[in-house]
Amino acid sequence: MKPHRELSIFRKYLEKRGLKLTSERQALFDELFARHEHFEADELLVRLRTKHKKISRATIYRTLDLLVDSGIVGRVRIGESGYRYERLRAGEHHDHLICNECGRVIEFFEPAIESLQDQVCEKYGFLALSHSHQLRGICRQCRPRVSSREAGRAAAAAAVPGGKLRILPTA
Amino acid sequence: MKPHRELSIFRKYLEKRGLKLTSERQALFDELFARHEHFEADELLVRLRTKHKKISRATIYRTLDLLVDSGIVGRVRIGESGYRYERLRAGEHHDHLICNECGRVIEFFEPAIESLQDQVCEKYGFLALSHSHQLRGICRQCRPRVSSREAGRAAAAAAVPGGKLRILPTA
DNA sequence: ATGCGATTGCGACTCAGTCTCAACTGGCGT
DNA sequence: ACGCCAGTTGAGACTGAGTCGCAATCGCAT
Ligand SMILES: [Zn+2]
Ligand SMILES: [Zn+2]
Ligand SMILES: [Zn+2]
Ligand SMILES: [Zn+2]
Repeated sequence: MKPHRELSIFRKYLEKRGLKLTSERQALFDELFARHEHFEADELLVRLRTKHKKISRATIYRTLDLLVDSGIVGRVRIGESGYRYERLRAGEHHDHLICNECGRVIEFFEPAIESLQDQVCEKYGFLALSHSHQLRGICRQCRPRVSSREAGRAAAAAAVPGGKLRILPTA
Repeated sequence: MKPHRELSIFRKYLEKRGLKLTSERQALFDELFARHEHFEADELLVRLRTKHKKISRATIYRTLDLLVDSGIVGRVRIGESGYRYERLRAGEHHDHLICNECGRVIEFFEPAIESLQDQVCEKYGFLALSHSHQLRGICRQCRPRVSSREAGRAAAAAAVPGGKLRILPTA
């Protein structure tokens, strides 16, 4: 178990405000960095319950708040309800492609989009502090399956005038 | 009260699937088109309760579902919890700038971003069906107030190396 | 008028997340 | 090593947003 750059950040974060690195917080941190990229709070809870101890839901949320606040973990509105969390690689940023079929989450980063965002903000005199940008649809793996399922009637629907696929806002 | 293009769309939508344009649905539709651009379900409920009748919460949600499904209304994840709804001008699309201070919602549309999105999708073989893109921060009107409040200590924090404002994902 | 599926209001329910509080640490000060 | 006490924890009550089940009603074609 290497010294984890992130762990020292967390430690520092706690120290700076007189908080303690308890065994629960450690356990959560470890579990978090041992696997998944994107997960939800209750998922983490279950995993910690089996392996580690009788940690409570409140503690999960409380600790996650600390991690988010310290910048080590990100909280994202993926999925239809609730949040998902993900560890953040220091200084990196990305947005998400989310498959409606399999739930797969693909991360992307498009510098040109990021800078256009800045331009939009400038135009409106808006000071951006954060943003979320996600596209929902069907991922490469699921496309064959879905399109065969839609077989017949899809052909008619596809012949929409205007050609270009229309993208509507939703989530 | 003009014939509303949208009303006829809704009417058609209902007809097509053997549903009825009840007085509740009418009332909701009217209220919706009489005002606000962005609103939440319970807001609508209250307004309908005072003016119109003893409409139930379930009906609000059910009707809103129909409107969303018919494409007349959009459901967006603005704000920290729950959804917001907004009437959609036929064929138009926009994304959002949301002020953390006053809650104001500014709509924007940047074609270049939209097309870059398409490119990202192509790159990953992803078929986008919808997307949501929102920036949170401080709007023009709130900036003076906020920056004066932050006065002193902000000066130090602003002297971050790297210059460019870092935008982190959140909502 | 009658019939029957669609619709409604109500209230119970779910789900994710928050709060309260008494019991329990962690770790500095001695 | 010992004690203290702010910080922390688990359990469970609670909240808010939205959903569900159902009996009573409604709308409309016959
Ligand atoms: Zn981004
Ligand atoms: Zn991610
Ligand atoms: Zn867009
Ligand atoms: Zn809008």
